[in-house]
Amino acid sequence: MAPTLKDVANRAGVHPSTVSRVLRKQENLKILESTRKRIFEAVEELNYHPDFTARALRMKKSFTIGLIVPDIGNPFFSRIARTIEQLGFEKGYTVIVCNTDEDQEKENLYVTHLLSRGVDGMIMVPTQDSDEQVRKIMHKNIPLVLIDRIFDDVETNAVISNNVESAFTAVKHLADLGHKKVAFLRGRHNIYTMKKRFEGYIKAVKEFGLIESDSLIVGDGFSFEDGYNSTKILLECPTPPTGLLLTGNLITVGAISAILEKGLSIPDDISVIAFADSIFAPYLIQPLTAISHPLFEIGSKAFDLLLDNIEADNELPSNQIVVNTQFDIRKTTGKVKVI
Amino acid sequence: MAPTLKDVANRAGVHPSTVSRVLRKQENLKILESTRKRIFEAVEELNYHPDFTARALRMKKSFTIGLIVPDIGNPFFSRIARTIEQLGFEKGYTVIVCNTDEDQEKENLYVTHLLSRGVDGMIMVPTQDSDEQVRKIMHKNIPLVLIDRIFDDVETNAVISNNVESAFTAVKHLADLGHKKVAFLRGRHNIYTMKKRFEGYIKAVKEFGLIESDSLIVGDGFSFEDGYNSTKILLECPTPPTGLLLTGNLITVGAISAILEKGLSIPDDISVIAFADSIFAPYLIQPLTAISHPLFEIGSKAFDLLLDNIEADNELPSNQIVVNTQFDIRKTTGKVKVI
DNA sequence: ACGATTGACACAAACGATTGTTTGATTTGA
DNA sequence: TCAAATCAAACAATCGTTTGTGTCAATCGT
Repeated sequence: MAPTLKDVANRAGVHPSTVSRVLRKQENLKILESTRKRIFEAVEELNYHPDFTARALRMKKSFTIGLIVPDIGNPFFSRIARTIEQLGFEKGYTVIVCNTDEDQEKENLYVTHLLSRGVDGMIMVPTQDSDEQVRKIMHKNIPLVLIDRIFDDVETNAVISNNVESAFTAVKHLADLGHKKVAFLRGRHNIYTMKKRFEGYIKAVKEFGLIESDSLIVGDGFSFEDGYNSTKILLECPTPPTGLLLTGNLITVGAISAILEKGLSIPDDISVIAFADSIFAPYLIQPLTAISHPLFEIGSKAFDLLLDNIEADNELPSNQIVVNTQFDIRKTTGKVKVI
Repeated sequence: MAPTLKDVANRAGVHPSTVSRVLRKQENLKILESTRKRIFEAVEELNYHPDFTARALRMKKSFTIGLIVPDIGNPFFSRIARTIEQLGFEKGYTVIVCNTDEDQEKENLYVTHLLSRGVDGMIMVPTQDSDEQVRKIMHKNIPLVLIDRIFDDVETNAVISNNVESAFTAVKHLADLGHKKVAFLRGRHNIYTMKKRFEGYIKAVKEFGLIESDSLIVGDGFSFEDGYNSTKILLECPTPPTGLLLTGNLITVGAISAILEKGLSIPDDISVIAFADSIFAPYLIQPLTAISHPLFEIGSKAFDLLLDNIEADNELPSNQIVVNTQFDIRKTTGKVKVI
């Protein structure tokens, strides 16, 4: 078995509490240099490492944070996760990753589970079918930072993007190219991000006199199939849209797949702008005109916010940070074809 | 504060140990239906949830597994991680994710840290500068499963791919198309995966009479820059290769970037085959001819293997599972140009 | 009818750390 | 010189569970 504090203490001929204090290097602690040395030697010889579980139980601090995301297989989330893990490790925190798959039920399970595990804080991208879990966490007074999605009626720490402007800029770009009929392929419609992007979309549609129609607002999910099916429906219209605004990584791949399958060309037949964060985005069939997120910035701001709250015992006023997306005009958008 | 077993016991008028036994639903345990009911009521009313930390300390079992990968931002690893997390949760295990960034020093830190945290098992993609950590884990008798990379001289559980055949098939495909000069862009050269892929490459080179030259073996890292720089070097040769075998996601993006920057066309000027697992791969500038991994299968086999070992107290003989890659001929490979 | 069995639970000792409080020994101050 | 102050380290409680062992009553067997 692994050596314990007691083993070290025995070997050094002192009491375990003394070993503990020496190892935790408390300030103005009076210990003879000789015993201190004996203790370090014993630690070395036994190759002692403290037991985090015991420490966590006693200190009521686990040095663990929970990260709840819809799907860590999605590059958007995985790259944020990477940053959080990295920064966390530097500060002595370990991160537990959870995938909700956009399922509220799973989110509930994960939250109670993480609470049981005594995490010191949580960073989450909520499913948003309900704000119950977020309230629960806040009620237990454990630090929480939301990413990308927030609730209108509950004040939390968060790192979000400038969704309205991003979508507006994208549609403006299409309008500038002469497009009149631009579709909005949204992910799950009750999600904050989607509401905001839709807000930007509709604002641009009105401002630039584009065609406004419910039939141009399609989709209600983030998967490949959602993108694929929505696009198929759009393309089967008598007069299909000439521009598409895609709101997620998988949706984008699905949409492109449907377009190519139909034998259409991008951007000659149809222009496409996507919210896409894959490193492959610049090298797609046509380099993708895309809105991308500052993923490192999102991850690191979220972590810093969380750490500040953990260290301040969650007494800080809540803070919402907005980061700006980047818009890269590449080759999937072009002038609308004159018929 | 959160209610404890003692609180529940008091409310139900029984001893904590009784509550514990009832909740853990031990078999052939004699408890009056009436007290059982009182206990459940108390649990309900207090909204009691067990403390995992305390349980872990007492039981010496944390229901936690460690997952060490080079970079969870890389789709190959993130999708495997997703599967492992999902299956883990179904079985009551939580996963701690760690990114080594291919840095042996970080790997060392993570391993000792996870050991301190008392994980019940570990799944890792080792950095392979040293087998020290793997030996250490095995010596402590904690279950371990390697993914993708194994050591020649230490027997472990593992899930690996048929690297030799995969690379051989790829090069054969190029040879069939008339290519004589095929370069091998490898990741870190001392990695198992790379050695095996190289083995397949060189076997095909010899078997099909391709040009054999050290100058065609380039690169020693997995990053975008590695792929980019290696490709630049290759393209600046007097007679550059007409075929490229790319051995990683980021390498691939880097290579494509360099090729396009040079104004060359794929596959007219140069053919490309990649080990690539991005969902975007089929939709690249030219749909990418690629070797992809069965990521779900890898993740789930690794998890199952680990779980079996955890449940059998690590007494099982070690087991190495080989999975098969998939080879999709798309549009980045073509007949060699006749000059 | 009386010891032996069993049923239903309580007791108490861990697990491995942290930390407030004591304890002796030594030094200090007047 | 003797009480007071300081040092260096030991003591013991505690965190919230789990689990081997007691205990006391009711039931059983003969």
